[in-house]
Amino acid sequence: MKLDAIDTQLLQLLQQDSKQTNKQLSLQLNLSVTAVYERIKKLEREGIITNYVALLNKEKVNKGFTVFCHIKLVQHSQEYLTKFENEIAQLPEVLECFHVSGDYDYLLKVLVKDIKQFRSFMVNKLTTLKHIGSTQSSFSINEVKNTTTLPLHAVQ
Amino acid sequence: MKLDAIDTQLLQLLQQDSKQTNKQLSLQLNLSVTAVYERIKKLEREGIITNYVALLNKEKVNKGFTVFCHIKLVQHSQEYLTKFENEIAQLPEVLECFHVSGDYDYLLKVLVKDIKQFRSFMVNKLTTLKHIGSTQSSFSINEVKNTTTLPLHAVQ
DNA sequence: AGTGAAAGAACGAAAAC
DNA sequence: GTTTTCGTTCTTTCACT
Repeated sequence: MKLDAIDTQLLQLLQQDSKQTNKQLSLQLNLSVTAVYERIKKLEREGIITNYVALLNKEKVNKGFTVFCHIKLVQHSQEYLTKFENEIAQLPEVLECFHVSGDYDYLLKVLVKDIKQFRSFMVNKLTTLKHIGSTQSSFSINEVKNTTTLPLHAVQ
Repeated sequence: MKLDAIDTQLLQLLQQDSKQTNKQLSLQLNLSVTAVYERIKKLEREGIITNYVALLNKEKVNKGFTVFCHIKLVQHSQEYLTKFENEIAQLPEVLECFHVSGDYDYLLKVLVKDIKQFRSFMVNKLTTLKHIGSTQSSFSINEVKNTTTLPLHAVQ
């Protein structure tokens, strides 16, 4: 689907605040409420907007400790990879898991309360997974930027 | 603020789908609509819910190529760090940036269309920043898991 | 593609229990 | 905590350009 300048602007607005009413959006976009409504419905139908979510303050729900885990597997057969991936996806502490190029196979973003809970996560969950070769963890010292807003300039 | 079991369940529901009506939420929580309304307002007032956003399909807006950049600075004075952090935060391609422990100083998550656009990002934006020592980039081969839902079990 | 009008649904606040 | 009520606002559909 081809997105025009208005779609792009609309997506930008919804990525920042999805609780705006169609009326508020219509004023910012210089469109009628119905036109905004139809564009949003189309973006949802096309699967460009996948869902609407509430974002929470990590610290206030006791998940203020972010750890990045680099993981190497002992073997790289299809079977090992998919088994590992299925098990990792089950763990609620793991918010992100990417199979990546480079020295390590996987990069995980793990959220826990503190270093004590991280130790517990490592010992009881991560290292109990089979096929793990080595892991290397980096702790977040400072969160400089963390957004869900995709850059939408020059979308073709 | 102390979260009870109902708050936790409510947050879990809103993290998955924030477009549910209070009526729908009330049925799942076995509460009245008013009680749901009051709880949500309180969670917003307390800053536990920070905002509501639309999530997009990366591929469909031409940002399907995820790269993780590990960055080392040449110096680590307060001045260098804050300058670098301010400049990085301006770049729309950088969705996440964490100052981390370990071999590298910063870990960035960068979203672009393809490797060609990544090269352009590197050459024109990242390496033009002063104070950068070395960078090492890993490309995402497969996205195993990527959620914004914080784990809320055993919140104290 | 766009608009305005109108019905139906949900919100938001207040009442009383 | 609950239900009920009521005015307001938003969503959604429809007829039309």
